Amino acid sequence: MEENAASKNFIEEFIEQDIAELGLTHIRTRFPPEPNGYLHIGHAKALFIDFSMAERFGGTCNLRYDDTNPAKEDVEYVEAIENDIRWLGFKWDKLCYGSDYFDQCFDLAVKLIKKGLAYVDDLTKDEVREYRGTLTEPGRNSPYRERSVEENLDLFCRMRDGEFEDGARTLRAKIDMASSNINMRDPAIYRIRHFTHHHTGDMWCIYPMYDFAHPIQDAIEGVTHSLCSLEYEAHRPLYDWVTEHCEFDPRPRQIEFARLNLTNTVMSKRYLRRLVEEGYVAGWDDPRMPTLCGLRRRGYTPEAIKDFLARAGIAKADSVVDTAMLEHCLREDLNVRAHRMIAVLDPLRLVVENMQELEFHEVELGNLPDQPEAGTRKVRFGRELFIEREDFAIDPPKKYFRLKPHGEVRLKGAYIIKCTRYETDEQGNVTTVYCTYDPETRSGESDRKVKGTLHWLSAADAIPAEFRLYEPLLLDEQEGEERDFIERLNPDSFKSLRGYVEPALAQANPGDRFQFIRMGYFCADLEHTAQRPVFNRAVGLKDSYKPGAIDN
RNA sequence: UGGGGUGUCGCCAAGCGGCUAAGGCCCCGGAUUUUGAUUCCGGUAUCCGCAGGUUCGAAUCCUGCCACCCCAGCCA
Repeated sequence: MEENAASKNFIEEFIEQDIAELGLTHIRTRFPPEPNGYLHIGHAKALFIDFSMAERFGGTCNLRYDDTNPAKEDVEYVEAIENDIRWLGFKWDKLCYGSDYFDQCFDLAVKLIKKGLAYVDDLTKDEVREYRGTLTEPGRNSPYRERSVEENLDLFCRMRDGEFEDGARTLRAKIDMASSNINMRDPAIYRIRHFTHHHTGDMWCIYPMYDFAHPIQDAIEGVTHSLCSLEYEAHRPLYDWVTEHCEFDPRPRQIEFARLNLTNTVMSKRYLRRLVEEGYVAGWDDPRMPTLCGLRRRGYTPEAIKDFLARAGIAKADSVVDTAMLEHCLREDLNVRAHRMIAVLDPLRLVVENMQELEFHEVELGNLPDQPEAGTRKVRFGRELFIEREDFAIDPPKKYFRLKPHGEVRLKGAYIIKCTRYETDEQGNVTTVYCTYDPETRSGESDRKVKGTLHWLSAADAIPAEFRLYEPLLLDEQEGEERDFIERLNPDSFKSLRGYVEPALAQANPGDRFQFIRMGYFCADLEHTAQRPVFNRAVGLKDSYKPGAIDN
C-alpha cells in the first residue's frame, strides 16, 4: 500500500504546530459518541480520525460516552458501540463516561457562580428564546441575570436537590447577550431533568449541557486535541470560554472537520431511525443500512472501510463521496483473499447429451487465482447441470460471449460445450438447454480457446441457497425541489433469489466471504446455516458488458 | 440578514508566490485472461467560484462580488 508521505491533512499540521510551539509530549484524542443509536460509517470517519491522529503522533485515544442527556440514551447502545469499534480494529486507551465527571462539572459550575460567571435563570423556555434575540438583533439580559452569588448558589444547590420541576430553572453562563455569535448569548449550562440515567441512576436530577460538559471532560482526561465535526465550529468560542474560566491548564484544543456523506445514502440518526421504526428496513443491521452492523452483515471488511476513509480524505469542505469509492475498496480487499466459489443465482437446466445418466467427471477448481497455496477443491461434472439463466440467449445481441443456439462456450474448469437445442414452455421461456461436451477440451489439457466462460453447477450435487441482492436504499436526488427522503426510497433495494451453491459452501459460517465467480462478492448471512444457506451480495463485480450498447 | 466556515476535473483531494495543476474513484481506449473480473499499459482540468488588482511570475497575496453549508434546543 503506497503512502503519500508528503501530504499532511490540516489536522496533522495543527498538531505538529502545537507540538512544536507548546512542547506537547503526549497527544491524546477521544471518540465521544452519545449512546443513543448505532454507529454508522460517518462515525467510522470520526473514529478513524481520532484514532489515527493519536497513533500518528504516538499518542492515545479514549472512548468516552457523551451521556449528558439521560432522556435520549440507553445501555443497549453502549454495548453495540464498543462491539463496532472493536470490529473496526481500534483500541481505545481508557473507557470513560462523561457522566463520571458530573461531580466535577457541578463543582466547576459552582466555581463559575462564585466568579460571577454563571447565574440561575427562572425564565421559561419560550421567554429565553424571546430574550435571545435573532441572528441580526442582539438579545436582552434576563431579569434574573444580576442575582447575587449567594442567591445563585442557594438556588443551584436546590436545583440539584430536586426542589424544582423540569424546566423551572436553568443555570446559564454569564457571557454576552449582544454577542454576534448566538452561542455566546448566555448559553444554558445546566438543566433540570428528573430522569433515571442509564449510568448514574437517580443520583442526579440536573444535567450539564454538552457545551459545558464536553470541554470539561476533555480537560480532565488530558485530551490535547478534541476533534469534532464542522457544526461545532461556532461553539468553539464557548468551548474555549469554559476551559479558560474553569482555569484548566493545559487546555485542550478543538479542531473541526467535515463529516462524511455518501451518495444515495442517508447518514443522520433521525432518518436511520425512521427507516428502522417505520419498517422500511429489517433493522439497524439490515445489510442496506450504512450502520457498521449493517455493513458488517452485508460483507464489508474493516480493512475496506478504513482504506475508504483514508482515501476519501480529511478536509473542511462539505462533500458527498461517491459510494462507488467504498465499493471499490471492498472489491480491492476481497479480490486478493475471498475464495472463488460457484453459485448459480437464477438456475437454468443444462443437459449434456453425450454423457450418461450416472457418469461424472471430477474436476479441480482453484480457490484463488494465481495463488496455488490457497488450495483447490474437487467438484463433479455430470450430465445434468445448472447455468445462470442470463447466460443463455435464443436471440443474443451482438458480442454476446455466452451460450446461444449452436454456440460454444467453456464451462469454467471443465470442458467446452456446444449448444445443440433448447426447450421452452408455452410462454416461450427456456426450460432446458441441451449441449454436447468435447472430451478433448478438459481444463488444462487443451489449447482450444472460445470466447466465453460460464460458471456452472452439477445438479446432482448443488445445494439450494437463498441469495439476497441489494441496491442503494435511496434513488438519486432529483433536480429542483427536495422531496421527503421517504419518497426517495428505492423500491427495488432488496431482492431475494433462490438458486444453488456448490457443496463446499454448506460448511460456511455466518460472516464468511466469497467471490461467487462472475456474480460478485457474497457474505454468509447471520441467518445462514448448513440446512438453509443464505448469502448476501456485498458488492457486484465490475462489469464492462453492456448488452444494450451500440457497437460500431 | 449578524456571526462562523467552504469553494481546484463528473466525485473525493493534494497544492502554502516560480519546472508543462499530484493521486484516488468514475469513465474511455488497448494488451493479457478458462471470471466480459483481476492485472497491465495509455487517455481525460491551457485551467483552479467570478471580476479586478499586486508581482518578472499567482490556484496560491490584496480588493470586491457570487454560491453553498452551520448557528436563534433547558439536543449532541
